[in-house]
Formats: sequence, C-alpha cells, structure tokens
Amino acid sequence: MASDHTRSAILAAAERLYADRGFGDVTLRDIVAEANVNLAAVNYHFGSKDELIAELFVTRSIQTNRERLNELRAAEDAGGGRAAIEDIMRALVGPTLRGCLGPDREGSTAARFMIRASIESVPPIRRIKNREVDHLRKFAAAMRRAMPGRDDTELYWGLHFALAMAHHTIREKERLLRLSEGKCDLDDVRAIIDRVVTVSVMALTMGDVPSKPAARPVLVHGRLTRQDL
Amino acid sequence: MASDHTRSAILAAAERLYADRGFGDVTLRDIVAEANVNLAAVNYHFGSKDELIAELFVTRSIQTNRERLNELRAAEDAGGGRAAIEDIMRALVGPTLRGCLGPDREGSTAARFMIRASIESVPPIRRIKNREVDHLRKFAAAMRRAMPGRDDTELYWGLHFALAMAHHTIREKERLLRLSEGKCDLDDVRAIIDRVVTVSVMALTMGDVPSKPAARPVLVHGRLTRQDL
DNA sequence: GATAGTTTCATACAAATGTTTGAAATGCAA
DNA sequence: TTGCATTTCAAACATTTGTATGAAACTATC
Repeated sequence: MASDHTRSAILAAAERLYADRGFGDVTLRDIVAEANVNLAAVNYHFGSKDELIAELFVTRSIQTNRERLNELRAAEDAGGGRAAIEDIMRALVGPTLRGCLGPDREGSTAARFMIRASIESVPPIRRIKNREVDHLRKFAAAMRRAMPGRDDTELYWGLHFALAMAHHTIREKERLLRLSEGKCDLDDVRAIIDRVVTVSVMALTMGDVPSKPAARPVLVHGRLTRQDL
Repeated sequence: MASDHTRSAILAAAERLYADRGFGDVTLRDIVAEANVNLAAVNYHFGSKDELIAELFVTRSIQTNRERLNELRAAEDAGGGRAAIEDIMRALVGPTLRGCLGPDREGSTAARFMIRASIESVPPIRRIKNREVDHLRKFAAAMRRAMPGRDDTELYWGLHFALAMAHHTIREKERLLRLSEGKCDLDDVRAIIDRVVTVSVMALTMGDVPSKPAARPVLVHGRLTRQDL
C-alpha cells in the first residue's frame, strides 16, 4: 500500500469526533469532512461503519489489556510466580484508570474515546466487550494463586467489584465531581487507584458473606495475611 | 379524557420492546405495531419519541427514588433521627438491586427496561439522570449525620462506590455469570445487597479499622484522626 | 511510457425514520 | 339531534443514513 494517509486520517478523525460528540450523533459524513477525505473512503478502507468503530475500539482495548498483563506478569515474577493480591488488583484497574483519568488526559483523544465507549454501548463495541471474559479469566487465575483455598465465588465477586469501581468512576466522574462539589479530586489518579485497590482487597478478604451484613471482616483478614506470606 | 387506552398501550408496548431489544433498534413503527395504534398517536400523546422515552424512564425512576427515600426515612426514624450507615447504604442500593435482579424479575418488563436504560445511554435518559444528583445529596446528608466528623470526600467516595457496585452488577450480570460459570448466584438478591452494603460500609469505615490491610501510603489524606463520637 | 493494480472521487441509491397533515371518526354536552 | 372538542387514521414529508457504483486519478512495475 502506498501510504496509510487516508486510512489513518479517518481513524484519527473518527476517534476525535466520537470522543467529543458520542457515537449517537456522528455520521460518516462528519468523519470524512473532518478527515478531508471522500465519503466512499470509509467503506473502501474499512468495509463498513461498524468495522471502523470496531477497529478503533480493539486497538485501544488491546493496548489496555497488554498493559494489564504486563503489570500482572511483572508482579508475579517479582513474587516468584505468585503475586500479592494487591498487585493483581492494581494491574487490573491501574491501566484503565490511568488511561482515562487524570488532568493531562483531558486532551487525550484516546482516553476520551474509551470513556465514550464505556458510557454509550454501541453494538460493534458490545460484541468486542463480550470477548473480554477470556482476558479476565487470567486475572481470576492469578487471584486464585494468590488466595488459594478461597472460594471461587468470592474471587469473582471481588474481581467484579474492582471493575465496578474503576469503570463507574470513569463513567460517572462528571457526576461525582458535581455531587462532591469538586471535593473529590479526580485528577489524582494514583490516589484513586490506591483507593479502588484497597477497597477491592478488603472486599476479597472479608470472607463469606452470610445473610447478615453486620459481619466483621477482621479475623478473616488475619487469615489472609498468613496465607499471603 | 375519555380513556387512556391508546396512551397506556403505547407506554406498555414501548417499555416492552425497549426492554427486549434496546433503544437502538426499536422504531416508533415497531412500537405502534405492538400497541395496535396509529403511528401518529405517539406524537399526538407524547409530542416526540424522546419525550416518550423520558416519560417511561421518569416513571420508573420516581418509583425507585421513592422506595429509597422511604427506606431511608424509616431507618432514620427507627434510629431517632440518625440512621446507621449500614441502613443508609441499604436504602440506597436495595431498591435498585431488588428491582432489577432476582429470578422472578426475569419476566418483569419494568426491570428489564431499567437494565436497558442502565446499559445503553440514550440522550433523553441521560438528561434525566443528570438531575439525580439532587436526590443523592439527601443520602450524602444522611451519611454525614451517621458519620459526623468524617471528611466529606470519604462520604462521597463511599456513596460513589456503592452505586458503582450496584449498577455494575446490574449492567454486567451476564458477564459475571459467564465469567464465574454460573457460580455467582445472581438470583439471591438478598445476599447481593448484603454484599454490596458490607463492602460499601467497609470502604466508608476504612479509617476506623486499626489493622489496615496494606502498608500503602494510600488513603492518608482521607484518614481523619478525628473519629465520630 | 504503457499497463495493471490501487486509491480517490462525485454522485446516486435505497431504505429507514421521526414528524406533520388534514380529514374522518368518536365522544360528550346542550 | 346538533355542535364542538378530542382522538384516530392513512398518507405523505423531509431528512438523514450507510452503502454502492463507475469513472477518474494515481502509483509502481515492466
């Protein structure tokens, strides 16, 4: 191929427009106008609008997933094959939060695009997200190694809640900012990651949740410390 | 007015179709076909498609919000004006989770509609959701009464995380089910509510727990030495 | 520099969609 | 019944949308 110019211009323009205005009201004509290319170029290079969106999303997803797995492997290597649960959770939520939050990220098109993809759920993206389960299984496996003997159910709930806090923070950062009247600092990504990780680990180490919530997580926590050593 | 027949038929049909197939690919023509009414009836009775969707959503939202506030007030009355933090969080997440989860709810159109509204974020619904902040402030106020002296920031983060876990469980219950290979029981709503409440309270009372999990410099800024009395 | 393959372009297509219209039907009060 | 307001209806409107087409422009190879 001669030069990716047109193709890349479309990708860049599409990502920017989708990030700014959402999938709902950005048409192919908007995109090609922004990219200064012909309308037919989209179908020529990508086949269809949905495939364009899919390519945008997979590119960014692969990026995030790779970072996650890199952090996970680093943590496992450092721990001789078994990473501490804190580090596993950090590898899980860190890349996403770092990618989408923070002051400098305000200008990052990629970040804003991923936030958009998290808020609006458009069919081509949903299809890709469904395949994410395989990726998460690797984290479940690492967690199982880090907390042997613990019921799988608890592992999955902990993983689920960690993602819940991370994604919800990204999705609803505007609302949290408004609710807290700016008191919650959403630019301090480090602190947010720490916070999510801390709560996730607490959730994971609290033991079985019976029908009564008054239960105390304290003694179970002691047991974990022994295991984790 | 003679009889709300047409109007209600449209509302019912719309809610059912949106719940089943999502906002993306349900047209007014689908709705009026399902309701056995004329196409123009929608614009006659509701003004526009968006106003129809908005009416559907506000109806269900008001329902949930009323339940929440009822539970909150009941808890505060029982506690002589100050409710336990557990009960506040329960009032916050209970109604939503009870409304959208559980085995019998599989057939509930209203529940499936609200799940849909939570997954897909369509403009008229987003506009309404933005007004939800005022409603949440009442819970922030109750939490402040329950945990006096605690930094507001911590309150907001706790509130935020509670909603994160509740909504994410609703949004991603399919994925959690698949990830856990059915091991996570999403029909046991009681247990789920307990779980979310427990973790939320833990997140809120982090500073109180003497045996903090990690040696992280983590939530230093949020750990107030001044505890509530 | 001719040729084959690739890319770009203007334009047209076809389908879908929310909305409007004006007349017909219906309900209700006097 | 008559008259008036409300409601229903079929049909059309006016866009907008993604996609397809076929010719033209370009590129690289021989």
